[in-house]
Amino acid sequence: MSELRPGRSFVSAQQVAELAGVSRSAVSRTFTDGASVSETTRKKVLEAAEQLGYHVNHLARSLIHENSGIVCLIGADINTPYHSRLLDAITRRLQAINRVAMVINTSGDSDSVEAALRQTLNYRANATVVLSGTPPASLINTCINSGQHVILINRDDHLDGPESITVDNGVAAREAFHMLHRAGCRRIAVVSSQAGTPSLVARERGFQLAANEAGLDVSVTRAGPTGYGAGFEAGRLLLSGSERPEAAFCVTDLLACGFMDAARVEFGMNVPEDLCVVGFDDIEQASWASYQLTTFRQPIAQIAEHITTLLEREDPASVSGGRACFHAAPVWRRTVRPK
Amino acid sequence: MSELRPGRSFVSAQQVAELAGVSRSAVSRTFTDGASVSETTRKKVLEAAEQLGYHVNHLARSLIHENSGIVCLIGADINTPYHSRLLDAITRRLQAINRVAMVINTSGDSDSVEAALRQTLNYRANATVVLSGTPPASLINTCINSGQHVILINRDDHLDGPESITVDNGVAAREAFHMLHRAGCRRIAVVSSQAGTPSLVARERGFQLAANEAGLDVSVTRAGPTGYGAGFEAGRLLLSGSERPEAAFCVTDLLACGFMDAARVEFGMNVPEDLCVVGFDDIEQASWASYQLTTFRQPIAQIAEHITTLLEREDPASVSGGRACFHAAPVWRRTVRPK
DNA sequence: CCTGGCATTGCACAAATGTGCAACGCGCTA
DNA sequence: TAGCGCGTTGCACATTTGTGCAATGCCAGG
Repeated sequence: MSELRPGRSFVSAQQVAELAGVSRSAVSRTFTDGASVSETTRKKVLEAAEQLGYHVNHLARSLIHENSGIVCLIGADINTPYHSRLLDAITRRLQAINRVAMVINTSGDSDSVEAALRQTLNYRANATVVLSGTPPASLINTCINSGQHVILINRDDHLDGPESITVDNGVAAREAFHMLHRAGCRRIAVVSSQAGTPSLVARERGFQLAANEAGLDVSVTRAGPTGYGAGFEAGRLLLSGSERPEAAFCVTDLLACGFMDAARVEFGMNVPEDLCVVGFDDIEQASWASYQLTTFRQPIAQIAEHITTLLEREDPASVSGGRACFHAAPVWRRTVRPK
Repeated sequence: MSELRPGRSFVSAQQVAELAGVSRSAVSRTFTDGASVSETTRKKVLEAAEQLGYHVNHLARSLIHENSGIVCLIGADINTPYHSRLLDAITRRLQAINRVAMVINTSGDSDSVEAALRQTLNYRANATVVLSGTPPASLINTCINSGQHVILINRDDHLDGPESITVDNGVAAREAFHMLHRAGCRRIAVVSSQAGTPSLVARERGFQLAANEAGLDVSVTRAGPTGYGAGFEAGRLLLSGSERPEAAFCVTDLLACGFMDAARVEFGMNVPEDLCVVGFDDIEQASWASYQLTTFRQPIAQIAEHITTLLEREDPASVSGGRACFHAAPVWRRTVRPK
């Protein structure tokens, strides 16, 4: 089929027009919804296009409509269970509404979020979704002024320019405390990381506040970057002391998995008999038979859906500064003993 | 800063030129490496650009040099540990050579790979990397004829158009057999999935061949889609019989995790005392204390690097049909007992 | 002081597409 | 058969950018 054309470059509408014996406008109209073309020329054009392997150039099209169809997703640690699931959900929804995702990985150097924002502008993306990291405010304003949607996820800092989507971390963390408290636990540890991400901090705070209200004191252990290793290390530190905690709230499932493994492998403890654990995120591993972790489910589907709803409102300005907060529901499994 | 401009749309070089009091060409040259601009006008232009929040339009730029800088990554199940790590590695390397990744998620309907290829052409991507799925040959040819690099990963089917990167699955699988054989295991099961992916099939075959050469017979269990659940189910099926296998080769680490959990939780077995297990991929969970899985490491870094090397050769035709195969090295942990 | 050379600048055109406007042709009606 | 109207088509211009070419201006050397 397409081997007819020897040249190694993309086919233009002009070439299709010549082969079909019509004007270039006719080709353009054939591929534009709602344009007026007779059935016969349409057929001629489609045939020629098929033969040459023609595909409309979206880049050129975007020049005219200020609408590239591109949505930039900016994030770090995209190989993490939570982030990769989020990415999966978002890319699917975007495709369902005829957008395409451009992924910019900001793992590594710290100023790469800024570079990512620049890319967003360079490619005239319709929207920028920031999954992690702190973008410079000035560039955010440039994006908004350029007519982009800017959507911040899991950033509880209250900027008024961009739209934001968050999870009720504080509420869930309070609930986590009560789950453990009702199970009879009094010496409770909070396992977190050195990342200092807004959502993690919100979970720590929420838990501490609830504990304080109940007259308990909890301390936070931060043994490294958010992940299995830091959880394991925290377990080592906390459980080797003379006064072992009866329970732990791990602000992330990965931390929880590491923590549980340390308890079992290093100290021979049983969960939940000797130790109750509550996690957060409900990653796939939380449901594995080895963990059966009681945790809070990230409303990933809702987040992804809300992003697309925002994008489908034509005017970014109308939703600017809008804030959506979704609920993380508890998922009861086996790491908290029943009352 | 950029609040000076009230309009909600992208700034063009024309506007910058007017503010700076120079011609549009001067603006263009300021942002083009190697073009001739005096230091004074360059400064004026940069100032005006900063003030207006101007960013070069890569879409328009791409119209001229058939070079969009976009690389399409097409894949399904991107929330899977192996795929998300691959995605992470590739996006990083691409950014390092000034390309940007467009991710197309083909989970879901089966003909979406075809739609993905179309997107690749629509956006004039420089290259298309297929991480999973089977693209229609005719569209592949269109891509190649259009001057794109087409890179197939983990597809052992021997097409001669696209470039391909594979892993020596067969060799590794043979080695897996010998690891278990040397450990004294004779009744060995192969745990796979119903996916029928070329690489999984290659692993099954390699293992079976090596077993046959050693005078052993192995059967393959396929209890669902590739993942933890299918591994768990396979464990249930295989270990409830009267003749339990002494060892299992799971063609994927996820399958191995599920299999091990079934053995431990459902049948109270110990690994490796009662059962040896070998996996494949070396996902992060394989190194977790609960599993300590002996497995084979996917050469992810090498794959990502090779992609960029291919992209940096100017002419796709020169490397067309090229084939690279990387080695998956064994990672010894604790699920195979020492001789 | 004149002239050659060089760096710089602007004009105009190129790239691929969408679209308003005018013209064209066909069919139907009076 | 003439005329009206409507569907279709092509021209020309718009979108934003890079670049060849010619012109301009400046500096230095003779």
